[in-house]
Amino acid sequence: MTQSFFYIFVIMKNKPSLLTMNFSELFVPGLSVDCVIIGFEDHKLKILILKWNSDIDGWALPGGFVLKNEDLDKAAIRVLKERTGVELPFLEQFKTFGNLDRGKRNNALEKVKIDGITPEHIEWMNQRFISTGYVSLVDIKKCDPRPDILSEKIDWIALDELPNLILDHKHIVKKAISFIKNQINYLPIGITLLPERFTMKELQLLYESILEKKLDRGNFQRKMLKLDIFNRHEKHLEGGAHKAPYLYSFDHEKYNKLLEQGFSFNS
Amino acid sequence: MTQSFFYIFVIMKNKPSLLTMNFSELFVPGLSVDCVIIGFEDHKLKILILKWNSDIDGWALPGGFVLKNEDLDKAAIRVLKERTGVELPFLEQFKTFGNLDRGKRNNALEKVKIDGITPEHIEWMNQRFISTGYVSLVDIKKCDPRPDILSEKIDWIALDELPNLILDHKHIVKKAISFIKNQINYLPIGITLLPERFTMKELQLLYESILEKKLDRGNFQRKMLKLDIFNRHEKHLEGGAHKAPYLYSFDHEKYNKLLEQGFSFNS
DNA sequence: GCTTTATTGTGTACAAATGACACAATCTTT
DNA sequence: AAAGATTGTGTCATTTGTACACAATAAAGC
Repeated sequence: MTQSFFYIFVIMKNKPSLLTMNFSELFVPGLSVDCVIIGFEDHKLKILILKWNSDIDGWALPGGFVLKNEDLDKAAIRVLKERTGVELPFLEQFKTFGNLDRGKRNNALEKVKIDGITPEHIEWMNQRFISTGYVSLVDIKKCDPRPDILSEKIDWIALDELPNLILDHKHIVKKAISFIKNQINYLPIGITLLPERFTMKELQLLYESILEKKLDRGNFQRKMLKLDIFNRHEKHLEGGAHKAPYLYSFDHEKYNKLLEQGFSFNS
Repeated sequence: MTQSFFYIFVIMKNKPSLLTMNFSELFVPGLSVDCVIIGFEDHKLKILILKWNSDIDGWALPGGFVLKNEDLDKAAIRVLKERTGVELPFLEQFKTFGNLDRGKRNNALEKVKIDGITPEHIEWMNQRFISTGYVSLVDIKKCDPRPDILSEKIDWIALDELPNLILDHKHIVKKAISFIKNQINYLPIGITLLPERFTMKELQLLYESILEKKLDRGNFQRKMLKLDIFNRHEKHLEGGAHKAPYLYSFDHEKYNKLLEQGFSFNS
């Protein structure tokens, strides 16, 4: 099962000694977590995915198995930490994928010849898997993406440029995006996805990316500022043939207070 | 594990022969579904729960295990069918519960002496369980609640009168309720929870129950009717010393079309 | 240095919605 | 026939949404 094929190398990179252990004793059987790690760069939403090396075609979401004495949420936190170095993430479960047809198998797993992987490992990984999806919002600049042994690379890829993803991972991404779109007024969008200081233009582009529609500049700016959750800083002297915009940062205390009740951005 | 203790009897009632089978061969290990089945009666939201007989104190949500060749969603549909007879339900997954501390064990399971239950069954059920929560909206009058062997009874209990629930089932209920409150504009609230014909008053009471706040009668009525999803019928000649209200039913086609985009009820 | 160009911050004006309350209509009880 | 209760709808002030306008200003071109 390609999915499991991937996971095992995630583990190898960080804790190679695990390969000498019995998966059945270590992990909850048949259950995994997959993380849709979302960032914002070049005015686009991007997600962190891993490219297979070897002859297997396809990229994969960062994911992993659940330890027997580990909370489900903790497994997702661990995966995020291992792939990005991010410690105190915004991370939220959005759906569990349990259809039988999600694990379309190929024979890639059988071809694997890596020291330490036994037929027992292969068999364990070939069982049916149910996976819980988590979405994380991060500042790309604060991430330190770490590929695993199996992967040629780990990369931030724009949502509209996604390559082939293994298994049902593209479906999982779609569900994650529709989740944050739906929950946009209750998620810490700006504060997690933007750098410390930003312009209103950048914030608007972020919202437009998620909502997939243009917003009126004037109205957006006025409505945002009226929320009274920003600190306005000295002018930004950037290289543009136009009036320089203010830089803003979030007032964390006011922001969190407002987040509880939600705030809407329709226009 | 009390949770599992319950599930086994759900199975016995419907397919007693299953007890002669090996759970490890039949079910996905460590994974269950729990259903929060919601109805509306006497102007109150109610949920369907099962009362233990025996000496175990506590009620439980209808739940069950997942067959090895069964979609996760299908397992929930099966549970709902077995407990209520409802065939084409509104059923939606809302969260998966995977904390280690959710399965506070007691020794009830060890005390069980029922024909066919072996120490192997007990051991299997004593493993750690992760459970996916589903919420269902049903017309109570169309349900035929069926208790299982373990239970004295199955009953519709008002949300504000819930007794002790086993494990983390009370937490699951809370999450389910907060889910439907949050998603109220995208869920088929009225069409699933009310009988075929109803008054605007009833519809309003339903919304007030979910939103946990009073709504203005005039504004609610006007806003609803403006949605143009109702058929208005001849007067209801009920026994009240006042003007008789109209009876309404949903125009299913228009309703479904509107549901896709969502519609809000703030006042 | 002056003009041009692009973009920002804010203003305005109309449309739509929300929210609070009013009142006649009408059904049963007395 | 009158009283009491609830419905269906009306009204209006307030808030919010939407579209567009315009002066301010920073950098680039001449």
